[in-house]
Amino acid sequence: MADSTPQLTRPRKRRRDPERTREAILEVSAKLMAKDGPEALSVSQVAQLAGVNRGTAYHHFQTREQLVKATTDWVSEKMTDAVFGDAEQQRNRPEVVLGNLAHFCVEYPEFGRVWLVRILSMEDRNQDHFWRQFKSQVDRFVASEAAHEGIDAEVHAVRVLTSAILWPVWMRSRSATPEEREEMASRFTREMMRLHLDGLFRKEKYSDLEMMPTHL
Amino acid sequence: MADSTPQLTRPRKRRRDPERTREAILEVSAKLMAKDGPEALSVSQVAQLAGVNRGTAYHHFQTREQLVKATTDWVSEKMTDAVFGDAEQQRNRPEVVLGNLAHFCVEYPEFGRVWLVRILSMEDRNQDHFWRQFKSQVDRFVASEAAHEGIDAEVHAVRVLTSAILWPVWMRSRSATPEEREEMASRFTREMMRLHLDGLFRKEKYSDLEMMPTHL
DNA sequence: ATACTGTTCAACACTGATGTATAAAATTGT
DNA sequence: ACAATTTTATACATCAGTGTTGAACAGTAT
Repeated sequence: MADSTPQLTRPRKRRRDPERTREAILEVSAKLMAKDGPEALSVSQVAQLAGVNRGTAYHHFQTREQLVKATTDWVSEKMTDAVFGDAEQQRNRPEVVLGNLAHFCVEYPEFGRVWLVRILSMEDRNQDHFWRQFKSQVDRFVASEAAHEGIDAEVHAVRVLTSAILWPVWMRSRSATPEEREEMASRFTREMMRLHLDGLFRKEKYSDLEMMPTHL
Repeated sequence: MADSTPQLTRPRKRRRDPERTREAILEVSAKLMAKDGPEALSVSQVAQLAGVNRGTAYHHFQTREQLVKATTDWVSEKMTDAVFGDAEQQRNRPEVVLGNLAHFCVEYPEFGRVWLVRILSMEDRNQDHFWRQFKSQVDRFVASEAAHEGIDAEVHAVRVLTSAILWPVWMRSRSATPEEREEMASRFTREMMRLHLDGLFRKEKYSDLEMMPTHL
């Protein structure tokens, strides 16, 4: 039985370009990892969808595990650049970071999802560049006088990240037009800012809130 | 080469109990699906960890795909019961639902995660029982006079669900003591209620909020 | 021209999983 | 005591993936 790998997607010959090949592989890898999780990733499938020979994939990444690692690292880098890449002085503005994050995740929902799965399964999360940046940004905000007192920074960080990353997945932004994606990002940031400014409850109409569930 | 399945976990003989066996398989299946995703689930591994023969697993679930489906259905049911199972009249209280949800997810983080992965990949989400209940609860709240005007119900629902489900995963509640888990649930609901009541910003100290990022 | 690098192709040994089948044991209900 | 059901134990055919190797081919640079 021949080792086919039948070159479905790119019959047309193309210029040699190792970096591009590498990126093409990584991109497909990220997409598949986002869909089925890192454990389900197969080099064969990646090669096929990327339109390269399986041998080529093994040439760039020695083993399946290394491909997984390379993909997650690559994604984390891209994400950090996109969210914190702009001018240093902007970093303290939470609404800018939120906007960047929402924008990035809507544009590249697979990357956000890969990052999320990775960070959830990491032993030491401080190893991750993006998380360190994000966390310190949140800590700075919580400690500032712009924030209410008593905010639980970790809950806050997890809440913002999970919802920003999964909102585009929920909305299937991948199969939307640029305009629709714009609207998705906009809806998200608008509602988050609204929430952060006013909360949900009209307190005057919802006064009996001391009655909290017993198990809390 | 022998088909081993070497019975690692349960050398001790036990009473026959088909329902229990079925549940044991489903439980392990859910745990593995939460860790590695449904695509990576293997019947062999499930059988091994559940301490039953592979044949038994195939006796209860004809194929791998059916096991995956049975697991997700089972999880969705359990979740609905846990969150909306109490008295009907309580349903309108958002803080009760939030408390139930937080509690359930901290106690059974795998179940929440399985449900989340499933719902994200479903074509028609209204097929899912839990989602229908949750969404209608949110819609009712948003339409009530207890809520601020202009809340985006879908963003709100996705935000609450994703963070409630992934917070315990983040905190690794699975390997915590009951007291620690209690504290995790408590931290989450406390912060969420605080957020829902007051928001994040002290508006008087953060007045220049009209300066939103351009791409929003 | 030549050497180098990236890429393709085919073959191979190996592992681990799926799904099927069948006989035998163990437990339960009647 | 008997029948039905559940569970175990094996075996087998099949498939898909991994990781390796060696030879060939195609652009690129010197």
